[in-house]
Amino acid sequence: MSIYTLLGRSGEARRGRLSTRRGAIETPCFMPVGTRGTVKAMSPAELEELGAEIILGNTYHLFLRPGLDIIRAAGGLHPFSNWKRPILTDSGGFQVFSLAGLRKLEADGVRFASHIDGSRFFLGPVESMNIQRTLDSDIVMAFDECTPYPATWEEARKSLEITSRWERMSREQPLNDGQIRFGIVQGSTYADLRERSAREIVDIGFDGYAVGGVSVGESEPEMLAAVEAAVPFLPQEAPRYLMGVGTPRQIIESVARGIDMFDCVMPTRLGRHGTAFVGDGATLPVKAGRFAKDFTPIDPECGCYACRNFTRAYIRHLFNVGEILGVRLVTIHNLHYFLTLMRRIRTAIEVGSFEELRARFTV
RNA sequence: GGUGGGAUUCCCGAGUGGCUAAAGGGGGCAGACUGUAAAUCUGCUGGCUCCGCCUUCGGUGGUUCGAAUCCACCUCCCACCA
Repeated sequence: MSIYTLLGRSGEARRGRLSTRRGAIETPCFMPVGTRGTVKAMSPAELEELGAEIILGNTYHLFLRPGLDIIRAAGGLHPFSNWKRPILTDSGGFQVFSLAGLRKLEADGVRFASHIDGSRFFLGPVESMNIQRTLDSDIVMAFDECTPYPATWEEARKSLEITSRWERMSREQPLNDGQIRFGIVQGSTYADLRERSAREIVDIGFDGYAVGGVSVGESEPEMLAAVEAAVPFLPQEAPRYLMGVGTPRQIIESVARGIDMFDCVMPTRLGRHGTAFVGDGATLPVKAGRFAKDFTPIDPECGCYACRNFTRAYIRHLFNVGEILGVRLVTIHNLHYFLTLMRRIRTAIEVGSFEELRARFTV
């Protein structure tokens, strides 16, 4: 039985449903990032109210803290965090990239020096799968090497080969009942390598496929070209996930190229830093001094809790004095923005107005 | 009334003859952020016709080649003594 049901399409854009043991997810979808077992500043109840159907967790971070003993004793990440809907856990492959200065690549994985206290530990496909089993997430990501940017063709090829090897090892590890596993395509900005990686990963065989190694510093055209190069080699009947992307326009452009799932820290991080998403992908620096006496909501058109109840002037004040409510309100607004964007995209594909919607996102 | 201490750029506060438009902090302003080492980080913060010039360190007047820094007087503030 397939985990992915195609419900409709508009060109390459797909409207679908992803089935997990903790419920279905309507796609295209956006997954808020909860690296350390919490979507920063949000309670599970708030996330549910915002309409988040699935969130992310992270293998590397949760392995370090609180550690497997505590997660195991709690009965997994779900009971530990009281989030009842699906969780996708990243494998730690992104930390191979983001913590490049603190690790050493080896044949069967990566030797890390903890970014917290410098203590050494080893994380490879076997370890990552083991940790994700303990976390008991619903979607497990294969362990990959997120290729840095820029990379020469030769470097990208070598990195891709490491990833294929590690993903094959990942695939050999057992999972808990009902857990599903996604493979990750690498290949940097090289179309031929993207194709090769996609073929190899599909050949290994996963429940879903991710395009990784994007949003690592490359230009938007390069990112979209990487998607275009990989997607044709991914099976129609499996969900496709573009990792770490992105801006509203990048999301909609990727949907137009056949992507079903997204995650990005942008709404939550920018929320904490006082920048709100408005309109058709524009940003508004709410904490800016020019809003000191602006008694309108962040976005008058928005229906989120923050916009229904608070003004720019007040939220700016909260940031100005360092009150956590400011962080929370803009996070709520931004997550509402991204989740509503996905809802609009899904509806547009259903009713045949996707290209119309897409054309509006020019920022 | 007396004695002592003090007044520095938006604020606090260093600086006691040239290396000082003046440390540091705060505040303010701007920018960055894409599978989160991030409620973080970076830059700017006297003016201008801006590779140079002008104005500024309570006020006025001196000393000196040169003063925020030394001297005199004045104004205000603080502490203690009457």
